[in-house]
Amino acid sequence: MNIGEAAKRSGLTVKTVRYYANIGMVTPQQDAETGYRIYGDADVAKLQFVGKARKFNFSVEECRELLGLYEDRNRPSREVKALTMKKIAEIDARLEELNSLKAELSGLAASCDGDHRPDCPILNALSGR
Amino acid sequence: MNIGEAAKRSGLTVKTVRYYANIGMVTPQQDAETGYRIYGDADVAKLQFVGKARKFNFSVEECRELLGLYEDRNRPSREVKALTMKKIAEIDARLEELNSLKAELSGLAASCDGDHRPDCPILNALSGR
DNA sequence: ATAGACCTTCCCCCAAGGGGAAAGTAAAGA
DNA sequence: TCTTTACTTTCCCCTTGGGGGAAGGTCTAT
Repeated sequence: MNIGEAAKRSGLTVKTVRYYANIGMVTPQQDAETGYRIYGDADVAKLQFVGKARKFNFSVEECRELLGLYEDRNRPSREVKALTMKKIAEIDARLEELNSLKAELSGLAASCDGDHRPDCPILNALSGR
Repeated sequence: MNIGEAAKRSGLTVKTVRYYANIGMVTPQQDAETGYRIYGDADVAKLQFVGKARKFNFSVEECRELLGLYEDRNRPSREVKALTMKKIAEIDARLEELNSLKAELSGLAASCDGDHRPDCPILNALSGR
């Protein structure tokens, strides 16, 4: 099938599918005459796999790694789990960051009247007073 | 003072300070002969202001807006508070996203033995089985 | 005079594609 | 068969917020 059909079946955009071909992540066959990319069912499966992994916040490079593990029928599940735990740890770190950020901003917002008057504790805080 | 000193006092890198000058956010005077940028105390204060706002997750464009409000001695505090609340809402949305992501990943990780055997529920989930 | 520490502009780089131009190809209707 | 339309290709610039580094000018101290 052509790239458009592969994109539709995998739920990705044509641009994205082409990008994955360019970076060597999902490399379809190519028609020597026309240059058209030719996708098979296995390629579509890989595209779907990568699409889901991306939604799980894995970077493109991590997807490449996961794809390698996915295709290696003998890899220990330990390796996949390790990658997943690392990703969870990253998410945790980001959650903490955002939570403390939110707390600070909420504190500032609560102290600001938010009316027509110019006095504003938020700006005061930002300007170091 | 020169850009190096302004960077040191504001806690930013020289690259960053130059970048802010280029995009017209904090525009110092400039020596006509040498081209050296000349920063005053007010410029340093603005740089510090922007640096803090950036740490609070405000985008460069939002910083520009905040800086405008900061310099307008008659703006109502309402405007500043609105920007802050919007930022808090954004953080909330991101928090929710990350939390549900974490829940899904944790579920997958928990179901994976993570041993030497190749069977892996994480990969199974990613491949849609 | 010359070394070393500054400063300038200029250009390429990151992630993960998006937008769109110019040109070739395929499929379907008149 | 011709033409229109849909699809595909490569190519290049754009995004955020700067970082890295080259080539060259300036300033200060010895």
